Amino acid sequence: MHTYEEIVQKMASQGLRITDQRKTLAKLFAESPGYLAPKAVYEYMGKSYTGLSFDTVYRNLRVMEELGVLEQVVFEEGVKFKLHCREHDHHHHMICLQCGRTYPITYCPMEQTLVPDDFKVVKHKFEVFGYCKDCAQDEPALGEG
Amino acid sequence: MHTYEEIVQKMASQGLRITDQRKTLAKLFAESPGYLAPKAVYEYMGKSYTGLSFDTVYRNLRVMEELGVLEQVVFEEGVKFKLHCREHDHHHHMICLQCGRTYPITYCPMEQTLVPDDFKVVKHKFEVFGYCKDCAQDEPALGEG
DNA sequence: TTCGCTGCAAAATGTTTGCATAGCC
DNA sequence: GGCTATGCAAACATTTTGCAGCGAA
Repeated sequence: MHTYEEIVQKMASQGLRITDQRKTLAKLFAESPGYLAPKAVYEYMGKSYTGLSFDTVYRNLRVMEELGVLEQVVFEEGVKFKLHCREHDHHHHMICLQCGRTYPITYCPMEQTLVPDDFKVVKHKFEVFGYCKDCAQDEPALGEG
Repeated sequence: MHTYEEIVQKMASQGLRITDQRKTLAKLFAESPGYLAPKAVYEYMGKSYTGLSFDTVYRNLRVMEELGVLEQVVFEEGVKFKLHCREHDHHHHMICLQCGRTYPITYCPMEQTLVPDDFKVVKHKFEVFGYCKDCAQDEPALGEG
């Protein structure tokens, strides 16, 4: 688990300056269990900074992604960010459609998948979407496709 | 397998008018084995139509998607379209990174995935990316990730 | 003091919409 | 001929870039 301090330290060790904004970003992602859209990050940050600009948020998200602090995932609704998985073992995720929280799945379907010899596998994606314990209560019978 | 005729017929049966452009679209997707980006479709269409506009291509792609003729998938590089899978059985895909061609995977990882009782699964995504037989030859040692 | 970070503005990109006209049925 | 589809232009959303000034180290 990345703590606030670890994130700040990682940024500092790479020569980045630790501004108030980046502190807030570090804190936000350290405390957020799931994926955050850039807009959500911007709105959260906006509470603390009046003159905040969207582009700086973008810039910092990208910088943090390049540092390996954050990871970016493309959803149907757009791009989102979360703390980079600390687990080094290959794994997948269950993702809550409500809160964006993720849970690891250790099982990898590639073990069972029959791939023809003439298909050269480069990567794969396995994601399970649904509602986590907390959110399932709020969304009693949400049908979705 | 959707043929050109089936696509045209489906559009006509829904009250859509069969214009030259839509005929060309139907033919393009009937003959294309894999995913096509809107831009690729536009460029292909542009060969035949001088005054072609991007928005009409978009509109028609969306109309065809709403009809169930096409399906839309979000990739990292953006949105792409292909013929809607005719197979009714639940399945997944191997997708060639070069030509976009897809191959069905009948195995579904959800069978093996341990999901906690308190997580309400809504949907899942399983995709294998790589190079198909034809493209693997052209891309001898493409490291990616 | 230095050099990176920020906000502003504008550009680049991808997608959608309104409207008059052309064209399918 | 009626009504839909098209092209044009412009709106819109998202992301990137240039630049002058502020601020962390």
